Amino acid sequence: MAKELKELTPRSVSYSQWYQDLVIKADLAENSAVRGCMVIKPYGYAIWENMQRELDRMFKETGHVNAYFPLFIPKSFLSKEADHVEGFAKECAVVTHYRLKNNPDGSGVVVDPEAKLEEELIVRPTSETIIWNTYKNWIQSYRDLPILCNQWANVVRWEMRTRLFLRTAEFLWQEGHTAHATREEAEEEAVKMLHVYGDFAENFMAVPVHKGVKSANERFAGAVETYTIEALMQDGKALQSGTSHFLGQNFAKAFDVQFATKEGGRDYVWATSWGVSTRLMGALIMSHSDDNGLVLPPKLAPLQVVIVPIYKGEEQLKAIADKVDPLISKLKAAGVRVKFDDSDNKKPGWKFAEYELKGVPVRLAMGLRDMENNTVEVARRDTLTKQTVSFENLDTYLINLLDEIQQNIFQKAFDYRTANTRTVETYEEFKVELEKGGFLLAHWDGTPETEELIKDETKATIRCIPLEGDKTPGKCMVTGKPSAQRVLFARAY
RNA sequence: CGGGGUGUAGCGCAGUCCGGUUAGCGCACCUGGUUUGGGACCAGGGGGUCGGGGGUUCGAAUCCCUCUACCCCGACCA
Repeated sequence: MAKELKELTPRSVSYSQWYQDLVIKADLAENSAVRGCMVIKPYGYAIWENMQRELDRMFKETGHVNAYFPLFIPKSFLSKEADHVEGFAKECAVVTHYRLKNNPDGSGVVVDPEAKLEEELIVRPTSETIIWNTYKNWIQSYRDLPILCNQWANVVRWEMRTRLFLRTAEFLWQEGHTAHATREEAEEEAVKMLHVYGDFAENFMAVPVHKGVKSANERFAGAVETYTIEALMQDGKALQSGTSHFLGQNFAKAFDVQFATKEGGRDYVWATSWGVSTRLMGALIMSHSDDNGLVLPPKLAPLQVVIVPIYKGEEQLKAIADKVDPLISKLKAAGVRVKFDDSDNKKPGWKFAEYELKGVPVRLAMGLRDMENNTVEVARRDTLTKQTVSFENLDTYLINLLDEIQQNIFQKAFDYRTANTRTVETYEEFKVELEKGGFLLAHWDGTPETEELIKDETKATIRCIPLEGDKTPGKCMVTGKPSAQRVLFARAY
Protein backbone atom coordinates (compact mmCIF):
# COMPACT_ATOMS: atom_id res chain seq x y z
CA MET A 1 0.00 0.00 0.00
CA ALA A 2 2.47 2.56 1.20
CA LYS A 3 4.80 1.28 -1.44
CA GLU A 4 2.57 2.42 -4.27
CA LEU A 5 2.71 5.97 -3.02
CA LYS A 6 6.35 6.33 -3.85
CA GLU A 7 6.48 3.97 -6.77
CA LEU A 8 7.59 5.43 -10.04
CA THR A 9 6.15 4.66 -13.43
CA PRO A 10 8.66 2.15 -14.85
CA ARG A 11 10.78 3.44 -17.71
CA SER A 12 9.53 0.63 -19.92
CA VAL A 13 5.93 1.80 -19.52
CA SER A 14 6.49 5.49 -20.19
CA TYR A 15 9.88 7.11 -20.15
CA SER A 16 8.54 10.64 -19.97
CA GLN A 17 6.14 9.74 -17.18
CA TRP A 18 8.99 8.11 -15.31
CA TYR A 19 11.03 11.29 -15.66
CA GLN A 20 8.12 13.43 -14.49
CA ASP A 21 7.43 11.16 -11.51
CA LEU A 22 11.06 11.09 -10.54
CA VAL A 23 11.58 14.84 -10.56
CA ILE A 24 8.52 15.28 -8.35
CA LYS A 25 8.96 12.32 -6.03
CA ALA A 26 12.68 12.78 -5.47
CA ASP A 27 11.79 16.31 -4.43
CA LEU A 28 13.90 18.03 -7.08
CA ALA A 29 11.35 20.48 -8.47
CA GLU A 30 7.69 21.14 -8.97
CA ASN A 31 5.48 23.20 -11.21
CA SER A 32 4.64 26.66 -9.99
CA ALA A 33 1.66 28.98 -10.11
CA VAL A 34 3.28 30.56 -13.17
CA ARG A 35 2.80 28.62 -16.35
CA GLY A 36 6.02 27.12 -17.62
CA CYS A 37 8.04 28.13 -14.59
CA MET A 38 9.26 25.68 -11.99
CA VAL A 39 10.12 25.80 -8.34
CA ILE A 40 13.47 24.15 -7.75
CA LYS A 41 13.18 22.50 -4.37
CA PRO A 42 16.01 22.37 -1.82
CA TYR A 43 17.19 18.88 -2.76
CA GLY A 44 17.25 19.72 -6.47
CA TYR A 45 18.86 23.05 -5.81
CA ALA A 46 21.57 21.38 -3.73
CA ILE A 47 22.57 19.35 -6.80
CA TRP A 48 22.56 22.50 -8.92
CA GLU A 49 24.72 24.25 -6.32
CA ASN A 50 27.23 21.41 -6.53
CA MET A 51 27.30 21.81 -10.30
CA GLN A 52 27.69 25.55 -9.97
CA ARG A 53 30.49 25.27 -7.46
CA GLU A 54 32.54 23.00 -9.68
CA LEU A 55 31.86 24.89 -12.91
CA ASP A 56 32.63 28.19 -11.21
CA ARG A 57 35.93 26.77 -10.03
CA MET A 58 36.74 25.59 -13.55
CA PHE A 59 35.86 28.97 -15.05
CA LYS A 60 38.10 30.76 -12.58
CA GLU A 61 40.91 28.32 -13.20
CA THR A 62 40.73 29.25 -16.87
CA GLY A 63 41.03 32.94 -16.07
CA HIS A 64 37.42 34.07 -15.95
CA VAL A 65 35.74 36.40 -13.49
CA ASN A 66 32.12 36.78 -12.50
CA ALA A 67 30.02 39.89 -13.05
CA TYR A 68 26.34 40.69 -13.28
CA PHE A 69 24.34 42.38 -16.04
CA PRO A 70 20.69 43.50 -15.93
CA LEU A 71 17.65 41.30 -16.29
CA PHE A 72 16.07 43.85 -18.64
CA ILE A 73 17.26 44.70 -22.11
CA PRO A 74 16.04 47.72 -24.09
CA LYS A 75 13.99 46.45 -26.98
CA SER A 76 16.14 48.30 -29.50
CA PHE A 77 19.26 46.38 -28.45
CA LEU A 78 17.85 43.08 -29.57
CA SER A 79 17.27 44.25 -33.11
CA LYS A 80 20.86 45.33 -33.67
CA GLU A 81 22.09 41.92 -34.74
CA ALA A 82 19.83 40.58 -37.48
CA ASP A 83 20.22 36.81 -36.94
CA HIS A 84 20.05 37.25 -33.20
CA VAL A 85 16.68 39.02 -33.19
CA GLU A 86 15.41 36.49 -35.72
CA GLY A 87 16.31 33.68 -33.35
CA PHE A 88 14.82 35.06 -30.15
CA ALA A 89 12.05 37.49 -31.07
CA LYS A 90 9.33 34.83 -31.00
CA GLU A 91 9.93 33.88 -27.38
CA CYS A 92 10.58 37.14 -25.55
CA ALA A 93 8.68 38.42 -22.53
CA VAL A 94 8.21 42.19 -22.78
CA VAL A 95 7.82 44.75 -20.02
CA THR A 96 5.58 47.58 -21.16
CA HIS A 97 4.56 49.35 -17.92
CA TYR A 98 6.12 50.22 -14.60
CA ARG A 99 3.14 50.76 -12.30
CA LEU A 100 -0.09 49.20 -11.11
CA LYS A 101 -3.04 50.96 -9.59
CA ASN A 102 -6.20 49.97 -7.77
CA ASN A 103 -8.96 49.03 -10.11
CA PRO A 104 -11.72 51.69 -9.79
CA ASP A 105 -14.30 48.93 -9.43
CA GLY A 106 -12.43 47.65 -6.37
CA SER A 107 -11.62 44.25 -7.86
CA GLY A 108 -7.86 44.43 -7.25
CA VAL A 109 -5.07 46.02 -9.23
CA VAL A 110 -4.75 46.85 -12.92
CA VAL A 111 -1.90 48.09 -15.07
CA ASP A 112 -1.81 51.86 -14.94
CA PRO A 113 -2.15 52.93 -18.58
CA GLU A 114 -0.40 56.18 -17.77
CA ALA A 115 2.71 54.33 -16.67
CA LYS A 116 3.73 53.14 -20.12
CA LEU A 117 7.45 52.79 -20.66
CA GLU A 118 9.05 55.12 -23.15
CA GLU A 119 10.98 52.15 -24.53
CA GLU A 120 9.78 48.67 -23.80
CA LEU A 121 12.12 46.27 -22.03
CA ILE A 122 12.79 42.68 -22.95
CA VAL A 123 13.37 40.14 -20.21
CA ARG A 124 16.72 38.70 -21.27
CA PRO A 125 16.56 35.47 -23.27
CA THR A 126 20.39 35.73 -23.27
CA SER A 127 22.63 38.69 -22.62
CA GLU A 128 24.83 39.25 -25.66
CA THR A 129 23.23 42.56 -26.53
CA ILE A 130 23.30 44.25 -23.14
CA ILE A 131 26.80 42.96 -22.57
CA TRP A 132 28.18 44.18 -25.88
CA ASN A 133 26.54 47.52 -25.33
CA THR A 134 28.46 47.61 -22.04
CA TYR A 135 31.73 46.25 -23.41
CA LYS A 136 31.76 49.12 -25.88
CA ASN A 137 32.54 51.41 -22.94
CA TRP A 138 35.12 49.08 -21.46
CA ILE A 139 37.24 48.62 -24.55
CA GLN A 140 39.44 51.24 -26.18
CA SER A 141 42.74 49.51 -26.77
CA TYR A 142 44.15 46.05 -27.27
CA ARG A 143 45.48 46.55 -23.74
CA ASP A 144 41.89 46.28 -22.45
CA LEU A 145 41.61 42.82 -23.96
CA PRO A 146 40.78 40.10 -23.40
CA ILE A 147 37.69 40.51 -21.25
CA LEU A 148 36.73 37.18 -19.74
CA CYS A 149 33.43 37.57 -17.88
CA ASN A 150 30.90 35.07 -16.74
CA GLN A 151 27.55 35.62 -15.09
CA TRP A 152 25.25 33.32 -13.16
CA ALA A 153 21.73 34.39 -13.97
CA ASN A 154 18.19 33.52 -14.88
CA VAL A 155 16.84 33.97 -18.39
CA VAL A 156 13.37 33.77 -19.91
CA ARG A 157 12.40 32.13 -23.17
CA TRP A 158 8.65 31.89 -23.60
CA GLU A 159 8.14 28.25 -24.48
CA MET A 160 4.95 26.60 -25.70
CA ARG A 161 5.59 23.28 -24.14
CA THR A 162 7.69 22.88 -21.03
CA ARG A 163 9.23 20.02 -19.09
CA LEU A 164 10.78 20.34 -15.66
CA PHE A 165 14.49 21.19 -16.03
CA LEU A 166 14.59 20.23 -19.74
CA ARG A 167 12.66 23.20 -21.01
CA THR A 168 11.12 25.83 -18.78
CA ALA A 169 10.09 29.40 -19.53
CA GLU A 170 12.54 30.67 -16.95
CA PHE A 171 15.75 28.83 -16.26
CA LEU A 172 19.01 29.29 -14.42
CA TRP A 173 22.29 29.20 -16.21
CA GLN A 174 25.69 30.73 -16.56
CA GLU A 175 26.70 32.69 -19.61
CA GLY A 176 30.30 33.50 -20.35
CA HIS A 177 30.99 36.46 -22.62
CA THR A 178 34.49 37.13 -23.78
CA ALA A 179 36.13 39.77 -25.93
CA HIS A 180 39.40 39.25 -27.78
CA ALA A 181 41.83 41.13 -29.98
CA THR A 182 42.24 38.35 -32.54
CA ARG A 183 40.12 35.85 -34.32
CA GLU A 184 42.44 33.01 -33.34
CA GLU A 185 42.26 33.84 -29.66
CA ALA A 186 38.45 33.97 -29.69
CA GLU A 187 38.23 30.67 -31.57
CA GLU A 188 40.59 29.11 -29.06
CA GLU A 189 38.46 30.41 -26.21
CA ALA A 190 35.28 28.91 -27.65
CA VAL A 191 36.96 25.53 -28.06
CA LYS A 192 38.58 25.74 -24.63
CA MET A 193 35.21 26.26 -22.95
CA LEU A 194 33.72 23.41 -24.94
CA HIS A 195 36.37 21.19 -23.40
CA VAL A 196 35.67 22.58 -19.93
CA TYR A 197 32.03 21.57 -20.42
CA GLY A 198 33.06 18.17 -21.71
CA ASP A 199 35.33 17.59 -18.72
CA PHE A 200 32.63 18.66 -16.34
CA ALA A 201 30.00 16.44 -17.93
CA GLU A 202 32.20 13.37 -17.97
CA ASN A 203 34.18 13.75 -14.75
CA PHE A 204 31.53 15.19 -12.47
CA MET A 205 28.16 14.34 -13.97
CA ALA A 206 29.52 11.01 -15.22
CA VAL A 207 27.76 11.72 -18.51
CA PRO A 208 29.77 10.87 -21.63
CA VAL A 209 29.42 13.51 -24.31
CA HIS A 210 30.24 13.96 -27.96
CA LYS A 211 31.98 17.24 -28.65
CA GLY A 212 31.42 18.80 -32.00
CA VAL A 213 30.37 21.66 -34.22
CA LYS A 214 26.75 22.51 -35.00
CA SER A 215 25.53 22.60 -38.57
CA ALA A 216 24.31 25.95 -39.90
CA ASN A 217 20.70 25.03 -39.15
CA GLU A 218 21.40 24.35 -35.50
CA ARG A 219 23.80 27.22 -34.91
CA PHE A 220 23.15 29.86 -32.24
CA ALA A 221 21.42 32.96 -33.57
CA GLY A 222 24.23 35.42 -34.20
CA ALA A 223 27.14 32.99 -34.01
CA VAL A 224 29.73 32.18 -36.67
CA GLU A 225 30.33 28.75 -35.17
CA THR A 226 28.54 26.87 -32.40
CA TYR A 227 30.26 24.08 -30.49
CA THR A 228 28.20 21.62 -28.49
CA ILE A 229 28.35 18.73 -26.11
CA GLU A 230 25.73 16.11 -26.89
CA ALA A 231 24.67 13.41 -24.46
CA LEU A 232 22.54 10.31 -24.98
CA MET A 233 19.60 9.69 -22.67
CA GLN A 234 18.39 6.22 -21.67
CA ASP A 235 15.43 6.42 -24.04
CA GLY A 236 17.77 6.79 -26.99
CA LYS A 237 17.22 10.51 -27.50
CA ALA A 238 20.03 13.03 -27.59
CA LEU A 239 20.24 16.03 -25.28
CA GLN A 240 22.22 19.13 -26.13
CA SER A 241 23.87 19.78 -22.80
CA GLY A 242 26.05 22.82 -23.32
CA THR A 243 27.08 25.17 -26.09
CA SER A 244 30.02 27.44 -26.78
CA HIS A 245 29.89 30.01 -29.55
CA PHE A 246 32.49 31.76 -31.64
CA LEU A 247 30.65 34.99 -32.43
CA GLY A 248 33.19 36.45 -34.83
CA GLN A 249 32.82 40.22 -35.00
CA ASN A 250 29.04 40.12 -35.35
CA PHE A 251 28.22 41.72 -32.03
CA ALA A 252 31.20 44.06 -32.12
CA LYS A 253 29.93 45.38 -35.43
CA ALA A 254 26.32 45.57 -34.24
CA PHE A 255 27.36 47.56 -31.17
CA ASP A 256 30.34 49.28 -32.75
CA VAL A 257 32.98 47.93 -30.41
CA GLN A 258 36.36 48.79 -31.88
CA PHE A 259 39.80 48.92 -30.33
CA ALA A 260 43.20 50.41 -31.12
CA THR A 261 45.48 47.61 -32.27
CA LYS A 262 49.09 47.19 -31.30
CA GLU A 263 50.03 48.19 -34.80
CA GLY A 264 48.18 51.50 -34.51
CA GLY A 265 45.12 50.53 -36.53
CA ARG A 266 41.53 49.98 -35.49
CA ASP A 267 39.63 46.71 -35.55
CA TYR A 268 36.39 45.21 -34.33
CA VAL A 269 36.61 43.00 -31.27
CA TRP A 270 36.26 39.22 -31.57
CA ALA A 271 33.78 37.51 -29.28
CA THR A 272 32.63 34.27 -27.72
CA SER A 273 29.78 33.25 -25.49
CA TRP A 274 29.11 29.94 -23.78
CA GLY A 275 26.54 28.52 -21.42
CA VAL A 276 25.13 25.60 -19.53
CA SER A 277 21.80 25.64 -17.75
CA THR A 278 19.60 23.81 -15.29
CA ARG A 279 18.93 21.54 -18.25
CA LEU A 280 22.03 19.71 -17.01
CA MET A 281 19.81 18.47 -14.20
CA GLY A 282 17.71 16.73 -16.81
CA ALA A 283 20.80 15.19 -18.39
CA LEU A 284 21.96 13.96 -15.01
CA ILE A 285 18.61 12.40 -14.14
CA MET A 286 18.01 10.77 -17.51
CA SER A 287 21.53 9.38 -17.85
CA HIS A 288 21.80 7.31 -14.70
CA SER A 289 18.57 6.87 -12.79
CA ASP A 290 16.49 3.69 -12.66
CA ASP A 291 13.01 2.47 -11.75
CA ASN A 292 13.87 2.75 -8.05
CA GLY A 293 14.70 6.42 -8.29
CA LEU A 294 17.61 8.75 -8.78
CA VAL A 295 21.15 7.52 -9.19
CA LEU A 296 23.52 10.37 -8.46
CA PRO A 297 27.25 10.45 -9.13
CA PRO A 298 29.00 10.90 -5.77
CA LYS A 299 30.74 14.09 -6.89
CA LEU A 300 27.41 15.89 -7.28
CA ALA A 301 25.25 14.09 -4.71
CA PRO A 302 24.13 16.45 -1.92
CA LEU A 303 24.48 13.51 0.41
CA GLN A 304 27.11 10.87 -0.35
CA VAL A 305 26.81 8.50 2.59
CA VAL A 306 23.81 7.99 4.83
CA ILE A 307 23.93 5.91 8.00
CA VAL A 308 20.73 4.24 9.13
CA PRO A 309 20.73 2.85 12.67
CA ILE A 310 18.64 -0.23 13.42
CA TYR A 311 17.81 -0.34 17.08
CA LYS A 312 15.40 -1.13 19.87
CA GLY A 313 15.23 1.50 22.53
CA GLU A 314 17.27 4.54 23.44
CA GLU A 315 20.27 2.64 24.76
CA GLN A 316 20.88 0.81 21.51
CA LEU A 317 20.53 4.01 19.49
CA LYS A 318 22.99 5.69 21.81
CA ALA A 319 25.43 2.81 21.45
CA ILE A 320 25.22 2.94 17.66
CA ALA A 321 25.58 6.72 17.65
CA ASP A 322 28.71 6.45 19.82
CA LYS A 323 30.09 3.80 17.52
CA VAL A 324 29.62 5.75 14.27
CA ASP A 325 30.50 9.16 15.66
CA PRO A 326 34.28 8.88 15.06
CA LEU A 327 33.61 7.52 11.56
CA ILE A 328 31.42 10.51 10.76
CA SER A 329 34.11 12.89 12.00
CA LYS A 330 36.74 11.20 9.85
CA LEU A 331 34.51 11.23 6.77
CA LYS A 332 33.62 14.87 7.25
CA ALA A 333 37.28 15.74 7.68
CA ALA A 334 37.92 14.01 4.34
CA GLY A 335 35.19 16.14 2.74
CA VAL A 336 32.57 13.40 2.50
CA ARG A 337 28.97 14.58 2.77
CA VAL A 338 27.54 12.21 5.37
CA LYS A 339 24.38 12.02 7.46
CA PHE A 340 23.42 9.90 10.44
CA ASP A 341 19.67 9.46 10.22
CA ASP A 342 18.58 8.91 13.80
CA SER A 343 15.04 10.16 13.24
CA ASP A 344 12.61 7.96 15.14
CA ASN A 345 9.46 8.61 13.14
CA LYS A 346 10.43 6.37 10.24
CA LYS A 347 11.36 2.73 10.24
CA PRO A 348 14.63 1.58 8.65
CA GLY A 349 12.84 0.04 5.68
CA TRP A 350 11.19 3.34 4.92
CA LYS A 351 14.52 5.12 5.09
CA PHE A 352 16.13 2.59 2.77
CA ALA A 353 13.48 3.19 0.12
CA GLU A 354 13.60 6.94 0.58
CA TYR A 355 17.37 7.26 0.20
CA GLU A 356 17.24 5.01 -2.84
CA LEU A 357 14.64 7.28 -4.39
CA LYS A 358 16.87 10.25 -3.70
CA GLY A 359 19.93 8.60 -5.19
CA VAL A 360 22.27 8.68 -2.20
CA PRO A 361 25.29 6.72 -3.48
CA VAL A 362 26.12 4.75 -0.31
CA ARG A 363 23.90 3.64 2.54
CA LEU A 364 25.20 2.11 5.73
CA ALA A 365 22.95 0.11 8.02
CA MET A 366 24.12 -0.64 11.53
CA GLY A 367 22.31 -2.72 14.12
CA LEU A 368 22.98 -4.90 17.10
CA ARG A 369 24.37 -7.71 14.93
CA ASP A 370 26.94 -5.37 13.40
CA MET A 371 27.84 -3.94 16.78
CA GLU A 372 28.67 -7.44 18.01
CA ASN A 373 30.69 -8.32 14.91
CA ASN A 374 32.29 -4.89 14.47
CA THR A 375 30.81 -4.69 10.97
CA VAL A 376 28.43 -2.57 8.98
CA GLU A 377 26.15 -3.28 6.02
CA VAL A 378 27.15 -1.24 2.99
CA ALA A 379 24.61 -0.79 0.20
CA ARG A 380 25.51 0.73 -3.17
CA ARG A 381 22.88 2.73 -5.02
CA ASP A 382 24.42 2.22 -8.45
CA THR A 383 24.42 -1.59 -8.32
CA LEU A 384 21.75 -2.07 -5.62
CA THR A 385 24.06 -4.57 -3.93
CA LYS A 386 24.71 -5.02 -0.22
CA GLN A 387 27.81 -6.20 1.53
CA THR A 388 28.87 -6.65 5.12
CA VAL A 389 32.12 -4.83 5.74
CA SER A 390 34.45 -4.58 8.72
CA PHE A 391 34.23 -1.36 10.68
CA GLU A 392 38.05 -1.14 10.70
CA ASN A 393 39.34 1.50 8.28
CA LEU A 394 35.81 1.99 7.07
CA ASP A 395 36.47 5.64 6.20
CA THR A 396 39.14 4.68 3.66
CA TYR A 397 36.93 1.93 2.32
CA LEU A 398 34.06 4.36 1.80
CA ILE A 399 36.17 7.06 0.18
CA ASN A 400 37.45 4.47 -2.30
CA LEU A 401 33.96 3.14 -2.80
CA LEU A 402 32.60 6.59 -3.69
CA ASP A 403 35.34 6.85 -6.31
CA GLU A 404 34.49 3.43 -7.65
CA ILE A 405 30.80 4.32 -7.87
CA GLN A 406 31.62 7.52 -9.75
CA GLN A 407 33.67 5.45 -12.22
CA ASN A 408 31.06 2.75 -12.53
CA ILE A 409 28.24 5.16 -13.24
CA PHE A 410 30.27 6.78 -15.98
CA GLN A 411 31.29 3.42 -17.41
CA LYS A 412 27.68 2.24 -17.54
CA ALA A 413 26.61 5.37 -19.35
CA PHE A 414 29.60 5.10 -21.65
CA ASP A 415 28.87 1.47 -22.52
CA TYR A 416 25.24 2.32 -23.14
CA ARG A 417 26.25 5.08 -25.50
CA THR A 418 28.73 2.86 -27.30
CA ALA A 419 26.10 0.18 -27.74
CA ASN A 420 23.71 2.80 -29.09
CA THR A 421 26.00 4.59 -31.50
CA ARG A 422 25.90 2.98 -34.93
CA THR A 423 27.43 3.67 -38.29
CA VAL A 424 25.06 3.58 -41.24
CA GLU A 425 25.77 3.73 -44.98
CA THR A 426 22.44 4.23 -46.70
CA TYR A 427 19.42 6.39 -46.04
CA GLU A 428 17.22 3.29 -45.89
CA GLU A 429 19.43 1.79 -43.25
CA PHE A 430 19.40 5.14 -41.47
CA LYS A 431 15.60 5.17 -41.23
CA VAL A 432 15.50 1.63 -39.89
CA GLU A 433 18.24 2.15 -37.32
CA LEU A 434 16.81 5.48 -36.20
CA GLU A 435 13.73 3.72 -34.88
CA LYS A 436 15.93 1.87 -32.41
CA GLY A 437 17.10 5.16 -30.90
CA GLY A 438 20.63 6.28 -30.23
CA PHE A 439 23.25 8.12 -32.26
CA LEU A 440 23.82 7.37 -35.93
CA LEU A 441 27.04 8.24 -37.72
CA ALA A 442 26.39 8.91 -41.36
CA HIS A 443 27.73 10.87 -44.30
CA TRP A 444 26.07 14.16 -45.21
CA ASP A 445 26.81 16.52 -48.08
CA GLY A 446 27.04 19.55 -45.80
CA THR A 447 24.04 21.41 -47.17
CA PRO A 448 21.19 22.82 -45.06
CA GLU A 449 18.74 21.52 -47.67
CA THR A 450 19.72 17.90 -47.16
CA GLU A 451 19.67 18.29 -43.39
CA GLU A 452 16.20 19.84 -43.62
CA LEU A 453 14.98 16.99 -45.79
CA ILE A 454 16.26 14.39 -43.33
CA LYS A 455 14.66 16.26 -40.46
CA ASP A 456 11.29 16.52 -42.21
CA GLU A 457 11.25 12.87 -43.17
CA THR A 458 12.67 11.31 -40.02
CA LYS A 459 12.61 13.90 -37.19
CA ALA A 460 16.33 13.33 -36.76
CA THR A 461 18.72 16.26 -36.65
CA ILE A 462 22.45 16.61 -36.93
CA ARG A 463 23.52 16.81 -33.32
CA CYS A 464 27.04 17.75 -34.25
CA ILE A 465 29.93 17.31 -36.61
CA PRO A 466 32.26 15.46 -34.23
CA LEU A 467 35.65 16.98 -33.48
CA GLU A 468 37.10 13.62 -32.53
CA GLY A 469 36.90 10.19 -34.13
CA ASP A 470 36.73 8.95 -37.69
CA LYS A 471 37.40 11.72 -40.23
CA THR A 472 37.27 9.64 -43.37
CA PRO A 473 35.46 11.31 -46.25
CA GLY A 474 32.63 9.56 -48.08
CA LYS A 475 29.41 10.11 -49.94
CA CYS A 476 26.21 11.65 -48.57
CA MET A 477 23.69 8.93 -47.75
CA VAL A 478 20.89 11.00 -49.31
CA THR A 479 22.38 12.80 -52.32
CA GLY A 480 25.55 10.83 -52.97
CA LYS A 481 27.52 14.08 -53.05
CA PRO A 482 30.92 14.24 -51.34
CA SER A 483 30.98 14.29 -47.53
CA ALA A 484 34.00 15.48 -45.54
CA GLN A 485 33.33 13.18 -42.60
CA ARG A 486 30.56 11.31 -40.84
CA VAL A 487 28.26 13.45 -38.70
CA LEU A 488 26.23 12.52 -35.66
CA PHE A 489 22.47 12.21 -36.10
CA ALA A 490 19.77 11.56 -33.51
CA ARG A 491 16.31 12.44 -32.46
CA ALA A 492 16.73 15.01 -29.75
CA TYR A 493 15.01 16.67 -26.84
C1' C B 1 -0.86 26.81 -31.27
C1' G B 2 -3.85 21.97 -33.01
C1' G B 3 -5.66 16.77 -31.15
C1' G B 4 -6.51 13.76 -26.68
C1' G B 5 -6.71 13.16 -21.30
C1' U B 6 -6.95 14.79 -16.22
C1' G B 7 -8.28 18.37 -12.07
C1' U B 8 -12.52 15.80 -5.49
C1' A B 9 -8.15 16.83 2.03
C1' G B 10 -0.80 17.55 1.80
C1' C B 11 -0.34 13.01 -1.85
C1' G B 12 -2.90 8.96 -4.65
C1' C B 13 -7.84 7.87 -5.93
C1' A B 14 -13.54 6.33 -5.80
C1' G B 15 -18.11 8.81 -6.54
C1' U B 16 -19.82 11.98 -12.20
C1' C B 17 -22.72 8.01 -17.13
C1' C B 18 -28.33 7.84 -14.39
C1' G B 19 -28.57 15.15 -9.88
C1' G B 20 -31.23 13.67 -3.86
C1' U B 21 -29.69 13.24 3.73
C1' U B 22 -23.91 14.99 6.75
C1' A B 23 -18.80 13.71 -0.10
C1' G B 24 -15.93 8.63 0.84
C1' C B 25 -11.27 5.41 0.87
C1' G B 26 -5.78 4.58 1.27
C1' C B 27 -1.28 7.11 2.52
C1' A B 28 0.49 11.32 5.17
C1' C B 29 -0.57 14.44 9.68
C1' C B 30 -1.89 14.97 15.39
C1' U B 31 -2.53 12.13 20.47
C1' G B 32 -1.50 7.59 23.27
C1' G B 33 0.65 2.79 23.37
C1' U B 34 3.34 -1.37 21.29
C1' U B 35 7.32 -1.62 17.56
C1' U B 36 12.30 -1.02 14.63
C1' G B 37 17.88 -5.87 9.77
C1' G B 38 13.53 -3.50 3.21
C1' G B 39 8.19 1.36 2.97
C1' A B 40 5.21 -1.43 11.20
C1' C B 41 0.49 -2.11 14.15
C1' C B 42 -3.77 -0.86 17.36
C1' A B 43 -7.06 2.90 19.24
C1' G B 44 -8.69 7.84 18.95
C1' G B 45 -8.55 12.68 16.26
C1' G B 46 -8.08 16.96 12.81
C1' G B 47 -8.25 18.40 7.83
C1' G B 48 -12.72 19.72 1.69
C1' U B 49 -14.72 27.15 -1.65
C1' C B 50 -15.31 18.81 -5.23
C1' G B 51 -9.70 23.70 -10.34
C1' G B 52 -12.30 29.10 -11.12
C1' G B 53 -16.65 31.75 -12.93
C1' G B 54 -21.51 31.63 -14.91
C1' G B 55 -26.05 28.91 -15.96
C1' U B 56 -30.19 24.92 -15.58
C1' U B 57 -32.87 22.94 -11.16
C1' C B 58 -36.80 22.73 -5.31
C1' G B 59 -31.77 20.61 -5.06
C1' A B 60 -25.26 20.24 -8.67
C1' A B 61 -18.84 16.99 -7.37
C1' U B 62 -22.66 14.97 -10.88
C1' C B 63 -26.13 18.33 -16.40
C1' C B 64 -24.84 22.89 -19.84
C1' C B 65 -21.47 27.13 -21.13
C1' U B 66 -16.85 29.36 -20.28
C1' C B 67 -12.09 30.13 -18.38
C1' U B 68 -7.71 27.98 -16.21
C1' A B 69 -3.74 24.55 -14.82
C1' C B 70 -1.19 20.09 -15.59
C1' C B 71 0.00 15.50 -18.49
C1' C B 72 0.43 12.85 -23.38
C1' C B 73 0.90 13.26 -28.92
C1' G B 74 2.16 16.85 -32.91
C1' A B 75 4.33 22.00 -34.88
C1' C B 76 8.58 25.41 -32.59
C1' C B 77 12.91 25.75 -29.47
C1' A B 78 18.41 25.08 -24.98
